[in-house]
Amino acid sequence: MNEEAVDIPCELQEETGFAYTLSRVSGKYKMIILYSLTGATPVVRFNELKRRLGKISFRTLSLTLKELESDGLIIRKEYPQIPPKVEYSLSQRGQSLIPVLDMMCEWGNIHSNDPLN
Amino acid sequence: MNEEAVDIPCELQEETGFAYTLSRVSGKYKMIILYSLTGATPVVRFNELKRRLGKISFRTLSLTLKELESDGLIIRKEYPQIPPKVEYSLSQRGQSLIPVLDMMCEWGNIHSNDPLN
DNA sequence: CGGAATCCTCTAAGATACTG
DNA sequence: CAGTATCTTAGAGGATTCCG
Repeated sequence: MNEEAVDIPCELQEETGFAYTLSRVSGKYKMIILYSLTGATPVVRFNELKRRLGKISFRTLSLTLKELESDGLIIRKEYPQIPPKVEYSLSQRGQSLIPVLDMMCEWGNIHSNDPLN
Repeated sequence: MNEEAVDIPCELQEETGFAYTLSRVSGKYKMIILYSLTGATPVVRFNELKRRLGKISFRTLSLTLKELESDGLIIRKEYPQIPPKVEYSLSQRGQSLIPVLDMMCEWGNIHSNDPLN
């Protein structure tokens, strides 16, 4: 997992926030995690999240959630009880990405049936 | 480079086109390549594209462009002359991604200055 | 239950050299 | 100029085990 921004030449990097956005959402599972915190059940526990994501490993899910949290995109709420309970949800900053995620989803819905796949 | 869609469990995969979109735009340089074909100079030659992208290697740029072309997102126009000349541009399908790309860029512009980076 | 720690695999991407 | 062909490598991600 890369904490640094992708290295982009000046012309693109200085003029746009594109590289910044990419640095926060790129990674095999980041966007799909954010997306799965959208919708009807926006507060999800660790194992439920893992179940939703399918084949992701404990390790990768854990690391990715930490990154998303330290980037301020999700909120981790821990209940000090036994057995432990931790809930993840989108922060306000994370919620501001929802329009982008929705748009990507819609693009896929439209174009996955194009003659040219 | 992966030709197959990311493996997503049924609940997410069947209901949404999100996984489909991800499978077409994920990769270290795909989105930034698409984005760099947006804007003032939307028809770009191979080496100029390489220059714009900075540190990408010949090999990676070549492979990525092939994938984008076979996914119908960009158009490759070859001029049979010596020295060779090849121009890349967004297809209609690729242009339909511009709103998503613009939104991502704008999100970065807004949030790269947040107190929480 | 929700992880952390350890070790390991695999592939996307890089470096370099060459060519029509 | 616009690529291929080889070979190499980093590091993201997986599998397994252990813990409070």
